[in-house]
Amino acid sequence: MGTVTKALELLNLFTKGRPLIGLSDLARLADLNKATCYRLISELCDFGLVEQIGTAREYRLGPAVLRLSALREAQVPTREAAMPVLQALAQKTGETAHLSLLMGSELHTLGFAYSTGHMTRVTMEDAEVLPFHATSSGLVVLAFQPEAFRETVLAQPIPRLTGRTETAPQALRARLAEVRGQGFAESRGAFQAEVHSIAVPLFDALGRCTGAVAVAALASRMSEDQRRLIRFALASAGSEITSLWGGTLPADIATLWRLAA
Amino acid sequence: MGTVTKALELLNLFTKGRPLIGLSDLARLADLNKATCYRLISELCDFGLVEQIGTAREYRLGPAVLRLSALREAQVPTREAAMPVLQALAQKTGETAHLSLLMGSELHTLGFAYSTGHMTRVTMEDAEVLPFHATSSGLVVLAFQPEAFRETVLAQPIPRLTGRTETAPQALRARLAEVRGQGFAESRGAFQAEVHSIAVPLFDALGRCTGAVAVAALASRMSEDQRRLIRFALASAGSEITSLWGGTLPADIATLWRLAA
DNA sequence: AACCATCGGTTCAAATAATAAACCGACAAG
DNA sequence: CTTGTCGGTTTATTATTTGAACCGATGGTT
Repeated sequence: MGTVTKALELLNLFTKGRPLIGLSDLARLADLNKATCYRLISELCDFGLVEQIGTAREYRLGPAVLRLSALREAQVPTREAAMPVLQALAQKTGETAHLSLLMGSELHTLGFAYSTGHMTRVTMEDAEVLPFHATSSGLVVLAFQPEAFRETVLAQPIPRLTGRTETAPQALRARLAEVRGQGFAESRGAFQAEVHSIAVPLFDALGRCTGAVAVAALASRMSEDQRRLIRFALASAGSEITSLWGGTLPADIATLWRLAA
Repeated sequence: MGTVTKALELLNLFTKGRPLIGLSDLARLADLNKATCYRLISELCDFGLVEQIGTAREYRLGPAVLRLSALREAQVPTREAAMPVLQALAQKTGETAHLSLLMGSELHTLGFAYSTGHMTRVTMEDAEVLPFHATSSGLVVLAFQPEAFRETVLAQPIPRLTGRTETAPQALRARLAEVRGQGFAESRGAFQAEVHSIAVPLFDALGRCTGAVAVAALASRMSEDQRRLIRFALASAGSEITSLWGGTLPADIATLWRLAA
């Protein structure tokens, strides 16, 4: 593994739940020698991707990420373009809408929007990792990846997250084939027990699936009528975001979505 | 220089004006061997910090920067916290307000707000580099850096950008001392000929100056009254942002700003 | 106070990973 | 058909990275 990759993996150790990390912890978490870790994190620090704060000298993500993000959004307004669609989707369905993007080999939440319609709602966090096998977004993105990628994911440990999580690779393969045939995916409490969600895939200019948009609702509110409404709204949001991104919807998906409507 | 730093410097080559770069260009710009450059950019690509697009296989900043930025803002809402203050500042002064942050050894624009008061305005770009010697933000940030940093900057080539750009290191040193004595800095057409601007420093929790907030106006509108108004609004915005960031205003600055008001 | 563990950071010989130059096939212009 | 460029690959050589031991500082325990 290259030195650069090792350094970048240090960045992945910073999460919502663990925003500050000391040098020794960092070395342990990354399974690196302390000296190595120190050199790497120092270089990240010099660049501003991480910064060191306080008396405990802990590290956290630095301001340079903001600058890079501003540049990226100026060129490719991925998040900015999708957010209004997401908000409209949340409003139309009365539930929580969220957007996720495939980054490397992980699916990350990039943004979400709440509805003002109900007192209870599914809450989300930005920048969290979504498991491929247990979320509607994960399933739908995985379903539309090249087979090699699918098998790599299925070859990894598949944790049971709730009583309704499917963990058998063979069953998941069948599930993914079904998703490809439908043009959307559904999760019924496989990630969090009370949450049902439906997701549709998003595509880039080369027709590759690079993310998903989903609606997550409390299980108790997910009637058959509501399901239909959500699927319809999702199909429309999915084509809109794909088009805003300059992507192209594969012809078969467009057909599937038209039929569903 | 470490391998990681070399890789990260590749990221700095992507700018507003040059968002897409091919492998050979990248190697030339970074002054790296093509093979070296390929390895480095590939690792950045694998991580998602950079992505490769189109038929020409050019590279651009990738989606991972969005995720990191979302994490950072969740922990330290630098930009998000400052933007409302910036908007109020633009409204109050009738001119363009902007925020810049010291990242590594460069000062970058992090955000800006326009006033709706005039038909003409100073326009800004996100994520652009501000020269230390020719902008009010640059001068004020440089003035409050440790001497070693100041001298490093002054030792570098100092380009003349307009007819009114001061380029003599000795004169700049005197200018910086004056800025320290005033608690704010002013640029009269030293960056762009028709633009006058005034800036105040921002401080972190350890009392280090990490950025600046500035108001940029067309020279023709910069009367003595307007100057006073802007200085007053800036002092208030400066303390507000510093405090929102959890920073502490050095006592002497607080005094200077009180006197000016 | 003495002890012990841990912290962030440093040192230096030994091991490993990065590098430069040459090369590849593909493409485009002349 | 030559010439130059592109993105990408290969290889022996070289320089960087690495690991273990070591610092002084800090803070809790006996």
